[in-house]
Amino acid sequence: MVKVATFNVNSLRARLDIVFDWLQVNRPDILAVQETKVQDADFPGADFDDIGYRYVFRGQKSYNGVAVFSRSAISHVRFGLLDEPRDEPRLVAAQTCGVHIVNTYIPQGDSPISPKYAYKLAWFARLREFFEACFRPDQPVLWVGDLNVAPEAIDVYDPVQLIGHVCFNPEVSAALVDVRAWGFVDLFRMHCKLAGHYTFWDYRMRDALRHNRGWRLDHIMGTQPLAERCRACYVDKGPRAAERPSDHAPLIAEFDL
DNA sequence: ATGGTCGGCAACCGA
Repeated sequence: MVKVATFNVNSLRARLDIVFDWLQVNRPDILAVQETKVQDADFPGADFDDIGYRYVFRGQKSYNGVAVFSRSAISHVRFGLLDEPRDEPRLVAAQTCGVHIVNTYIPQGDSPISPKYAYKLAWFARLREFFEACFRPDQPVLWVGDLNVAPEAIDVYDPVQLIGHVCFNPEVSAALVDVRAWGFVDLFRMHCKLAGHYTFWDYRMRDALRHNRGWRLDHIMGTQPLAERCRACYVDKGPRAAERPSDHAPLIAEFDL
């Protein structure tokens, strides 16, 4: 069994103990992390050597930052999109545990009238070009991360109120569909058709987790060869009970490989 | 109820 997880940690250093403990309890073969918020020179890697994880990462000061942890050797590592701005702290691709993993932290978009929103939409188109150039859909490819999209009404707590938000918007959902059409299956949705399963609860909303006022923004997408072997995909709310929770929860997928 | 709370980093930006 190969177990793969994705987790937006909102600062790896602030939540180092949480991530460290979570790895030891859950022992995923691969963990993809977003929003590490740490420059490469300060990446806290030594702690993970002792518990049997290899890791690759790309960060910057204050914002963004991605990493992949794996219990097996990691090869064919690349960062960023194909053309400028490549956004290296938002994309890491690598080969490990018999799969190609692409870990993305997609721009949030700020507001529908912001240039950042147009940049977000273009990012999806550029990501499709990345997949077209680097892989084939018959290969075992996993696309994981904080995609900053709740694809459908069942993926947000109040679709009537939230429609039009940069993370719940027909334009963004269409952009996601277009990338998925390259050859990805939404592995969580493949296993669970129900509303109310989220991976993000806004810090700024009081008791959002208690009332389950959340969004499904984090995803594990797999090509057909991996979808056929995916036995489970589920949200783990464990770290939300920790003393300093992230506003995201880990998402886990299990494969017979 | 158009708010609220985090993290980074030293004033506000991003989410």
